[in-house]
Amino acid sequence: MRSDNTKIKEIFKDLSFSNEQIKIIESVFYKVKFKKGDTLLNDNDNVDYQYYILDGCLRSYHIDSHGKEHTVQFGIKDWWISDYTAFFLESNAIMTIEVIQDATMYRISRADKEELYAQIPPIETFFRIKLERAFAAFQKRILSNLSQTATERYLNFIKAYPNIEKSVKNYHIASYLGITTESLSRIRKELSNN
Amino acid sequence: MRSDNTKIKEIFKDLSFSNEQIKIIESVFYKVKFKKGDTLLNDNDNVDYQYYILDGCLRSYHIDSHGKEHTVQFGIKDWWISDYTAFFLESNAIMTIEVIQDATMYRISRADKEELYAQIPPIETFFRIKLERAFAAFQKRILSNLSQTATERYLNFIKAYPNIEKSVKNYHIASYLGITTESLSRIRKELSNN
DNA sequence: CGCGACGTTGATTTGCCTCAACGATTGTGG
DNA sequence: CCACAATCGTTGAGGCAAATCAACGTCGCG
Repeated sequence: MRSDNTKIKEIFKDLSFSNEQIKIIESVFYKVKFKKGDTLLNDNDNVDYQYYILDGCLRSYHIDSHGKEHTVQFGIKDWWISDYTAFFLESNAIMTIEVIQDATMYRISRADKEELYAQIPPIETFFRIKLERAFAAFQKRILSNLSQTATERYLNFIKAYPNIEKSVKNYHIASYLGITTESLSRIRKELSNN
Repeated sequence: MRSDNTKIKEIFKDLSFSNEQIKIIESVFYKVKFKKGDTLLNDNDNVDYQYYILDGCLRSYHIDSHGKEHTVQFGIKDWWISDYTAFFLESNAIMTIEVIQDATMYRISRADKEELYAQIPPIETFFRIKLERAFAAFQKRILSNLSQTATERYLNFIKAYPNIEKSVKNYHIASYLGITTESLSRIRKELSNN
């Protein structure tokens, strides 16, 4: 990925590095492009990579034993995406990651990331803090889901992710909210009647 | 906490430290004891501590806007407990942590923990890996909840936590499974009829 | 021993799902 | 650029798992 190390600065916003370090970092990120409809990852694949999104839109979802999809995460510019359960446990994928809008990303392997942690400790701290926040956000989302009605969750969603709502299908949102497309449709109708 | 540094070795199992480092670590852990029925933490409290459980049983739960309890975590020997959402985001508690059986714990403050990370980097790695696993486990649990019936979830619970089931009330389990005590009661009756 | 907390059981309600059919929109080849 | 198919979204009827409400056993602590 050489050349535009401005991107490195974008990824690790508040950190600063020596030229030496930037070379190391550049050497482990690899730019990849995907088209709408592509899948980065399929259920049961080995999960060796995490992706930083430069542009585009993706989602990760789990398919349960009844064939139902559960959207776990949407990903847009400046977000990271992977099947974290598999990535962290070094086990096979339980998610599918699909490209919703043409996407450009930086990819880093688990091995390279661990190596980077050892060579540049502030990067371990950077990701540790990111993970702490992701954990907290995920827990909050789950607790909301448990105590709110489908309508409330939908309203929160469109408030929290106005940018995402426009770019994804109805059934993506439904599976993120934990309801069927039919229910989402009825909720929208109900809301527009008021 | 001086004296029994065997505990330090127990907490950080695979790590080894210099005497110097052990002194530092000892100085930031503080032993606390609580009685059954005590609360370590109440909704909206400041969350400055994380606890390592030497002995006893606890649970953390969130009370939603309708007054319903959602048990997020049980804690027994060798587990860590806190309101992680608040601890990580440095915001006020959204959980209550209650002592189910008399408990002895080591307490560490957020500030001391960050300081420890800076002084002894392997400890940051240790907690980073713990968090990665906790994140993965939590995500798996949520996905199971979304695709399984209440009965399946109950069966998984008693298989996964046979030790915990004995020590907690029915309504603790029900609120962990996301159902009412009445439903849990009916599930148990149904299962015993087979 | 008595009282409050906990657990069980029954009757009824409800939010969302399932199944089915029918519009609307999108995108692709001729 | 249109035509037409595939995909996506909407609407309706009916069903179901679990919640709610209410009453009654039972256990365990002071």
